[in-house]
Amino acid sequence: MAKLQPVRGTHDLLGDEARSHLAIVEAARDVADRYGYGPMSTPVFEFTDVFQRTLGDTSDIVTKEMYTFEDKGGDSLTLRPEGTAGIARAVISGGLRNELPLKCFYSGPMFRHERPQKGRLRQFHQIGVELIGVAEPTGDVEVIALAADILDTLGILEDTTLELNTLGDSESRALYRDALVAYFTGVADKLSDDSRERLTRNPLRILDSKDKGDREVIADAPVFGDYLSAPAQEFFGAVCQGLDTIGLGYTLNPRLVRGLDYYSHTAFEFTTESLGAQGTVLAGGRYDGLIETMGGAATPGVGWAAGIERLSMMLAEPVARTRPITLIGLGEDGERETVRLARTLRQAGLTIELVYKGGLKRGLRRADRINAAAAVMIGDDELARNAATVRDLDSGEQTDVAIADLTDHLAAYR
RNA sequence: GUGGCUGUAGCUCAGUUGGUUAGAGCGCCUGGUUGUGGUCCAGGAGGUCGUGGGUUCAAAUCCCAUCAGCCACCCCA
Repeated sequence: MAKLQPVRGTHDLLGDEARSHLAIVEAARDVADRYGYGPMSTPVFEFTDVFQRTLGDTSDIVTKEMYTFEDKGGDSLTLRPEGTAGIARAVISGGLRNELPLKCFYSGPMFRHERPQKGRLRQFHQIGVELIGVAEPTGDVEVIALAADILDTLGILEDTTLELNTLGDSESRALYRDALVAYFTGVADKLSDDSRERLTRNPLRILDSKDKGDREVIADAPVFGDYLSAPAQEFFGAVCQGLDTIGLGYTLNPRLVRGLDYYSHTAFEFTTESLGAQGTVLAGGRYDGLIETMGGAATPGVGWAAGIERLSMMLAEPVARTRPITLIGLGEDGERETVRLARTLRQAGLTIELVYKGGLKRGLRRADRINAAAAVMIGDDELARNAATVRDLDSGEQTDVAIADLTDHLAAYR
């Protein structure tokens, strides 16, 4: 702790990076709003139980990635590793069942004690949406469409692939799980160490293994389709059909699995090739069993979350700030006038930068460095005429403008 | 958590087989221009060589540990 450096896997956000994050959140919120998903935020920490009971005792997140600590009262608290559990908790503790369907959009930091890598941090940021109280496949389709529209607004939809799968209902999944365990146990000696471990913890994950030996064994493994109940099949068919209806392309990926236990039925991911090993940019699914697991009345839900850092890395251009107008006051009177004018012009909606010290030359140099569109110069000459010299910094052209007309004149640079 | 690569100025990097005052470009500041930016010219500031230990007459350079970043696995957003 002695060294003055950020904690491993955390990062300071500033400049273009900070601006991009904000822009992503704002763009997403704006689209979500049009879909009727309003803002909601829950605390960054909860009682440990909230996550432990819902994410599943076998998930990596619970077994080794949570930032858990004891507060002064002796309660075990945990920094949220994801957003859904907190919202589900709020539905129960806030009595929100009376207001279903609940449609919410959230954004904020999440914490996981993982080994950092590009696109993988210990404190990272997510945006996400939840649709709670809708059991119909229309809900799944809406939530996926919302995700696609946000990616489209950010200009990165083209760089992603929507992968889709069904995890079925819990009965189907239990049957399939048993079949998988039976099959893989028979060929356990051919499995990788990782996969043998998964056999007891999360057999479905074996299907997603990158190990070459595993791949051969997997090829002959039972397929989920054979175990899917008729209603589960019908549900998934309806989701696919809905996506077809709105013209959203997708790829069926039978090996797409979820790490968190609360998922059922639809699972989807928007993935990309451009981010290296961390190819998942937005992921979600249906979690009909979650709220009941937490002790509430059975309430269906579907949603997704996306990593802002990963989205940000995909943005072609950093989000540029609005080009400002620089005000340069010369001499005591000139400075006083620019201070007064700065406030007036800002209140009129213009982006104004004041030069705090130095003469004309320094002021213009600074204006140039911050990519100002124009410079307004006011010295004794101008004051005597009750005017200002406005210099267009691209063309170098200068105009004499009456101070009273400045707001109108500068509107061209908004 | 496992394995590998890397760590020199704010940024990108150079630094010979260990050898004396550790360099460049960009950026930053000042001046050339008492009221005119970007170009150019001159000058300047800025470095615990990631950190700690060891080997040696001598370490940025070799060894060990540690921290951090990157890559892959794992996992996931």
